Amino acid sequence: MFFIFCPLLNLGHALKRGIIRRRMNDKFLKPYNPAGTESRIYDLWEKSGYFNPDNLPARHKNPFCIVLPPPNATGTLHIGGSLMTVIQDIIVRYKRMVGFKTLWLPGTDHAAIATNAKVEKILYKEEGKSRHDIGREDFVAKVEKFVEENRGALRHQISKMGTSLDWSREAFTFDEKRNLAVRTAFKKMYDAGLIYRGTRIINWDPKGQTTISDDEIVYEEREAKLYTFKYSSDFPIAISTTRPETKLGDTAVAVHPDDERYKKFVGQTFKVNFAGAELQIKVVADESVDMEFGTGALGVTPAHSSLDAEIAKRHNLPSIQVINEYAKISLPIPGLEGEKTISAREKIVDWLKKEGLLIAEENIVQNISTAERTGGIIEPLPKLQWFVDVNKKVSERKNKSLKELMYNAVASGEIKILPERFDKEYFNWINNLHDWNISRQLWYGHRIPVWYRENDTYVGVDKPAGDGWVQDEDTLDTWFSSGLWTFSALGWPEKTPDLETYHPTDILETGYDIIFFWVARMILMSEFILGEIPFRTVYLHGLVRNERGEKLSKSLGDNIDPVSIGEQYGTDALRMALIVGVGPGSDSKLGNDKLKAYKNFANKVWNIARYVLSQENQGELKKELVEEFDTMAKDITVDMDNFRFYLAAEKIYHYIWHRLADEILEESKKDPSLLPTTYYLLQNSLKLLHPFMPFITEEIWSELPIKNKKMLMIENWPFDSAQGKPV
RNA sequence: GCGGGCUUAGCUCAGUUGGUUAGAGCGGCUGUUUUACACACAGUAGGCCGGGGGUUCGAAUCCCUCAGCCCGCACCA
Repeated sequence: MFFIFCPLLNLGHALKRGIIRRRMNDKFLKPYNPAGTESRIYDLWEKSGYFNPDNLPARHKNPFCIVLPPPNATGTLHIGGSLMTVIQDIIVRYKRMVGFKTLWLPGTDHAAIATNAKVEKILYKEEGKSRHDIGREDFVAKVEKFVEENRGALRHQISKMGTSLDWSREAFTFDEKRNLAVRTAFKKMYDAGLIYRGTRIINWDPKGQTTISDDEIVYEEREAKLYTFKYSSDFPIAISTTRPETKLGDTAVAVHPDDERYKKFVGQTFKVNFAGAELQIKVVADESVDMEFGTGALGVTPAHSSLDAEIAKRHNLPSIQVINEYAKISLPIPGLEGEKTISAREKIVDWLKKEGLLIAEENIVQNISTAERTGGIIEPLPKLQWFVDVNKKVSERKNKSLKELMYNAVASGEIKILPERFDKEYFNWINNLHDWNISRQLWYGHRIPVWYRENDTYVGVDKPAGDGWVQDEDTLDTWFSSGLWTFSALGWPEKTPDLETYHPTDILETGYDIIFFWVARMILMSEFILGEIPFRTVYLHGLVRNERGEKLSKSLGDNIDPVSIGEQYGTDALRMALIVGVGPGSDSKLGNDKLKAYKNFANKVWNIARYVLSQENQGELKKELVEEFDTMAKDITVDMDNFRFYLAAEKIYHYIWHRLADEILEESKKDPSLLPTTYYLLQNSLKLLHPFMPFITEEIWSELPIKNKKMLMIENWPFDSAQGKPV
């Protein structure tokens, strides 16, 4: 038997090899076809199970973790989102190859305010109705349906980028577990005295019908008129304002204590009739008044300006609300009640002119506050809301306030922000930080875990026992749940093995535009709730702009769809085009030239493989060429370890094309003794290139004649930076 | 008002801690349709590294200053 089988076996081997070679050559005869390759390769990766760190081979011991900044469930992945996934996938694939037990955890964000706004828009467009027309329950159901549809599409788009995410751990900021995390966090903060309810001047968005935080305000410069006038002919002091309609709620005029012009009036109260409103105006002296501005006297409107509210508090002045939630006059004054602020302003200016009270009218440029999501003009209003106290000292955190905890995490160097210049912006933001308004009058979002019954208030993780408890109507700022993301995604408040293993996470990679919204809030939450940092390094990427350098905006219709670009040029090419030459924090431009260049590069790599694999590959290696490669591999490894992916990508590109292909391969045509070396160099170059161009490298790798071959995605990185030598 | 960034080849941008003749992609020009690749190859032109001053043996790189563009925060009566 043995005697007969042996030659047969050999023949079988030879035949098999011949078949493999012929099949391979067929594939390699045509230019690289990403469309036909990418989904097949992605399936292979998923089936391998290696996206899940639990399935990685034994050498992957030390944990490494990135949580994906969850894209908004409102819509489709935009090009900025794909830049984010590409940078992270590069890091994660590199770390996995190096030998870390690598977890990259995916998720989506319910993005309360954005999703509300989006569905409200759709509802209005399709049915001509507002959310109030259909009611809370129906509206929330509509939003949930919308979100579910979008989440599936998002998952598909994200995986199209080649992302090696562990989908088995996917989380959603508004699923059961995350909702429990939010309620638990709220309760914990409330108990520590960090969350309180109070009436403050808040930013009201009349368009979105909700309060928003200071960070959700976008300032726009607009032309405005500054009016100088007296309330009435018998009032001694003139004041200036751009908003005469708010003056219906004035209760004082504030002057500087050193202002000689007005000293004699300080302490006096005047009764005036201002445009139909009976006002009692007290003259007070306050340091905050700028003597140089306008008349040096400030009409104090405690209900509609936070600065004025502070003055009012110091001088114990009453507050009269003039404007309601619909940005209309709420005072019962004939001719003004129910008027929009702008028309009320015109009427009052007319009245001032008629009465001869208007002293001056000048054009100025003013910063106007608008709501980031809806564009509505912000109306400062007094309202009962929930806040996070950022200045209160927390006993269980060494008597530090949230501000201090946030500040120290970065100032101590425990958290490193890249690029470093964002440190200053971060510190500056903290120094100007006020209490965080976390309640929203939106319907979709985490409901505030507070219940009321008559005069009782209950704050807890679950509804209290007994009848008659009514839950607070408001929902939480979406960034409240986002702030918990690094640990809620890992299973907190449950003490999960994942939480134990992977928190603090290693890198937080996101756009610099949400450093305050999100990065700072995550530090706040993690520092208070867990008493540790949420991540060690923050890597901030910039905006992707179009070829003309303009900011991409969906409304202008020039949004670049990453999936269709991937289909057109290949995802590997898109990844390179997004990453090469783009350092942290700097904006980049994506144009066809760049995409074409890397599509060509993919084809180049393809043809190198085709040529090398058609040649002899057994034999001695040329020592100098191996050493040269090792030097480059070391250089690239140092770049990778120092977050210079943009340089590393360029270096491997340059080596493969202009050194390996143009010089070494050409030389090997004259000197066939180099052929085994070219095979060796190709093999190792594929490893270095894999984090950047995972699809084509894995595809070529699958054709290499290696015994007991592993997938390229878990191959050893060719340089060991810990040992300082080639692997 | 406070803080930050950018200005390098025709275009878009790299240039890591100061160190030989400053790089890439695209574009231009001249060749090559050679059996890995025309999605290619060989070659070539093109830069007082925004202006000025300083430190240094040496500056695109560090310091000062001026100009233009951009961004964040604050003010906004």
